[in-house]
Amino acid sequence: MNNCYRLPCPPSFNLGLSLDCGQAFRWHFKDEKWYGIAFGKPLTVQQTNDEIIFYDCTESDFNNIWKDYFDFNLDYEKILSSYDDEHLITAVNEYNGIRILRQEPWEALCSFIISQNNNIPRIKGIIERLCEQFGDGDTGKKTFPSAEVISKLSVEDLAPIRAGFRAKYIIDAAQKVVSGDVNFAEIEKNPIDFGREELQKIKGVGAKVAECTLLYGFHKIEAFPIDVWVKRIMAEMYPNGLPECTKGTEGIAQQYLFHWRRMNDR
DNA sequence: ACCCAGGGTAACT
DNA sequence: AGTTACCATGGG
Repeated sequence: MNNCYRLPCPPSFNLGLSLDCGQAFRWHFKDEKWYGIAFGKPLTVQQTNDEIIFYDCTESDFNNIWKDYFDFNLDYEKILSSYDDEHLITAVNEYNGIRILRQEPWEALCSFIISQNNNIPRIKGIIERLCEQFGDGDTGKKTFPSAEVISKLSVEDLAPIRAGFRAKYIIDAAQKVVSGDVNFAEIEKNPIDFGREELQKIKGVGAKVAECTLLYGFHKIEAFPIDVWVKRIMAEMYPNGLPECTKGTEGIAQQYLFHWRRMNDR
């Protein structure tokens, strides 16, 4: 608790919304603070009236990990203020401060494989068991297990995490990532369509999981995952497609609409 | 007990 | 090319 890094709160940033809007599954809120781990580093972090407090965190940890993780280098005010569509304006006003986290590609891929035909509380449970069983570090704050570790497991090994039919998909993903059959470095530097094709080589990865991986794991903010909620949004509000103002930042618009629609479900 | 969940696959027309 | 049953599990 000795080393804290304090950051004046950036505009258009809400810590709790960003961590709990359905894009990341490993953050827990307790006693006014958020607890989590990413890139192998555990973190306790809190938002006060005017600052973000990173507990037990050096300035170099902030600069090397969390500054990017929370996407502080992207100008959200500029993007959000360019939305001239009434529903988006409502969603942004109500939930201002959601940012697209820059998660680790493998964690994003694996997490959203687990997400398919599943609900968020249960997704969190499966991921927690996966990390507790196969991750490194202390109980309660284990790392997300690497693709290398998962690639050597069998479906039976994964039985305790109770992922159901998704277990075989997780293993196939890990094996293809380790072998280089699915190449993260190439996905990173190529246009999004390359990543779409590359990721869908994996069993159990279709358009939606690929889109989530590209958005949350590779920060391709033009990715537009369509799940059941976004499907409802499109049917109810955008029968002719997304408004022009979202071009190039569809993933950010999607995150606001997704969360807004979920929170206002009758 | 029932419906549904940040879907995808394979087997159908 | 466009439907549809089925997948494994458990939250609400």
